[in-house]
Amino acid sequence: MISDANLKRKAREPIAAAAHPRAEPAVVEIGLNAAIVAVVDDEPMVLAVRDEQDGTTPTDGLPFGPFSPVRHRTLDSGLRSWVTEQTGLDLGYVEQLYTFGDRGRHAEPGDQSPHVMSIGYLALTNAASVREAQRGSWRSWYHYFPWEDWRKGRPEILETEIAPRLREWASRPSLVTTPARPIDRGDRVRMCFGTDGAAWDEEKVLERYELLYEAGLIDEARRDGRDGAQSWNPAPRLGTPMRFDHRRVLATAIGRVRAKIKYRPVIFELMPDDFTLFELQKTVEAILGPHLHKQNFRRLVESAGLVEPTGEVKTRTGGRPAKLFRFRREVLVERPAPGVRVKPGRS
Amino acid sequence: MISDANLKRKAREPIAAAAHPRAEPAVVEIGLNAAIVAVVDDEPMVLAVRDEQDGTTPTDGLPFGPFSPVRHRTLDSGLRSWVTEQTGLDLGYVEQLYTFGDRGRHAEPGDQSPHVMSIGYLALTNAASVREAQRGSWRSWYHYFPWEDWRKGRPEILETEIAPRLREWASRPSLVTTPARPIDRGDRVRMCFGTDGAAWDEEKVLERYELLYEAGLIDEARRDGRDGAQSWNPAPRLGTPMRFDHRRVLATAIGRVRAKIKYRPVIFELMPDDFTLFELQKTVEAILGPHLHKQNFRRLVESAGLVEPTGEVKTRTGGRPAKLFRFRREVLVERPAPGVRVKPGRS
DNA sequence: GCTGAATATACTCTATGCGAGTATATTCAG
DNA sequence: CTGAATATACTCGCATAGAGTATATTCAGC
Repeated sequence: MISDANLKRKAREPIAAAAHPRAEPAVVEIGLNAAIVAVVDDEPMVLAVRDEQDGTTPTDGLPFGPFSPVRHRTLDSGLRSWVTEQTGLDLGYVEQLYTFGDRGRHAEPGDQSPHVMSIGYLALTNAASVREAQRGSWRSWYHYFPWEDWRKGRPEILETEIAPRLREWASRPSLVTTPARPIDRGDRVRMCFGTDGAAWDEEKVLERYELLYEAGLIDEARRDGRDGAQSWNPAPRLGTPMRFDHRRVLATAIGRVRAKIKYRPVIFELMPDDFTLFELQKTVEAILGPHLHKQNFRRLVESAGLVEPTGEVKTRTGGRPAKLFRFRREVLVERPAPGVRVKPGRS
Repeated sequence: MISDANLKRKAREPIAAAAHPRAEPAVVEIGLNAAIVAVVDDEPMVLAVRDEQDGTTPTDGLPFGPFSPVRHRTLDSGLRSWVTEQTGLDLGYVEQLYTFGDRGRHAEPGDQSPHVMSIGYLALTNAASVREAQRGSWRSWYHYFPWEDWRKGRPEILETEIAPRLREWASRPSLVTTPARPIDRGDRVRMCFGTDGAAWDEEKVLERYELLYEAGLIDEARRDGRDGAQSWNPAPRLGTPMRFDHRRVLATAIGRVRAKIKYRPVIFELMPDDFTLFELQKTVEAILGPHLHKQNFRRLVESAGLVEPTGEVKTRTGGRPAKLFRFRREVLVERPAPGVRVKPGRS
């Protein structure tokens, strides 16, 4: 054990932090984007708005707007007001994801526009509020990320379109030598896409998107004029592209939801007040992908104290009526990290 | 299963997102802060810089500086260059934590200064680089968060200073009614501080700090002129305060490290190349707190394939020489979420 | 050199959790 | 009334984690 005083002696001299250079007044604009997620009829949906700009083909985007510290008290409230303004939706659960620098700032050549950074947010709503949204359209998130859709087994697009092109990309040497210990391109492909028998990690949504972007296989990469964007292998459009870096925000959102439902009871933000256990399971599966073992899922959820029966049942389910449950808020106080601790299964 | 086309019909009309109002050119300054963490002699340390401003008592702060899009290519590189400039340290592992709005902007009355948002970063280095830092001083992070120090059991300060004041705070009605489902103040205290037999979650560092801030028990809250900052119960200084919102960034950092070592092999960023298993365990314990079962820790780490023996041994350990190990980078490719999956134990 | 203290490391035992399968109850459609 | 479909209860077996015991090897001090 070493005392602080001891260690401080090692440091040469304390710095006058106040002496940090005056900022060149950085004109930075802050964009707030929200990936608003709901599960409707077992389909994970995200709220998209259309860009009907002058003559060009319309592009999907997330609800977004600049953050204005004079109009908005906090980042969160700024986001909420933008979303309400653009979609008529009142957000409930909201969570900050990540702040992205403006990767695409060279998009329009010779532009004098301010630098834009975007703060990505995740919002969750239940299916009921889907029809509250007056503008914008809900689309399955697998439209933007078809390779993430494992509900019918490993998606074909991986073998037919992605894997061969990534193999080619991996075989070419990396020009960048930035990181101290560069990871082999082939290893990165294996890690992200679970090729060569490696496991597929459903949480690595962002890593996969960024890899595809680096490899120039994503429309946005070509648009941004990335070096990687090549002619060596004209790729088809992989998923529907989005404006700016909105697809990256969405990728982050999907990865976060998939991770988070396992240790926080956020899944219930996507459910109505009362629901059957099977409905709950279907919702989890919509988010995570593969099928879960029904009996074990029940045991898991009930024994974890995540739900309590309402006493009612739901009939006309096609078979025996199902008990209705509701979320038990008390778990939040009882257990440190309550969540649907499922592991993605095979069958 | 519902098709997108179906759902789109529900939405009234697609929005012309391009029509989002022109931004009032928001003059926002972006501050980058880094919580740089190292473990030295089993003590978790953070690199602090001193504010030697005009006459006032110096205050600790994190290395930081404004982000300038003209000088810095990316947020990361901006952070690295600020840290190098202020401390002489070359960062290795760096990870973005969170972007905070400027909560403290009302601190100086009548100020015309630009609004400042801060992007918090976590950086990890090993003990060797501690003496590379030419300026700034390393201090135990428990200086700033004494209530997080459970290495000698439940810290006294919880019972003597914190719990009684929080009880009083919880008994007073909340004025704010912002969230749709407000959580009872008493419940929040229980969740955060594990009172009334509830479990202590070592990852909830930020939640605890924010609660103390709300309750006006944190120096920074008084400085920022929070409503909660009261005279009703003059509290002693709880931990060493920091400039701006740096302590909040540090709280986020501590929480993140504690969570992350369990599912990502980031602990090795804090280790030298070669180390004994006991040294590894001590480092984990420095981060997490309570003691781990030695034999099980070995089994865990070895069977998870996180390390491999170097073939060498370390003598003069006070007993039988210990085998030296190194991090097995291959796990990154082999397993989806490799980490030291320890659960905080009792004894 | 011998002895004891301290540490490293191997092995065992047991409860629990979780994946997977089987059996039974209850409804609806036809 | 019958079969199909769903809901729900129960069982089995393996893998893992927690906890304890035993043994190996060194160093400090005599």
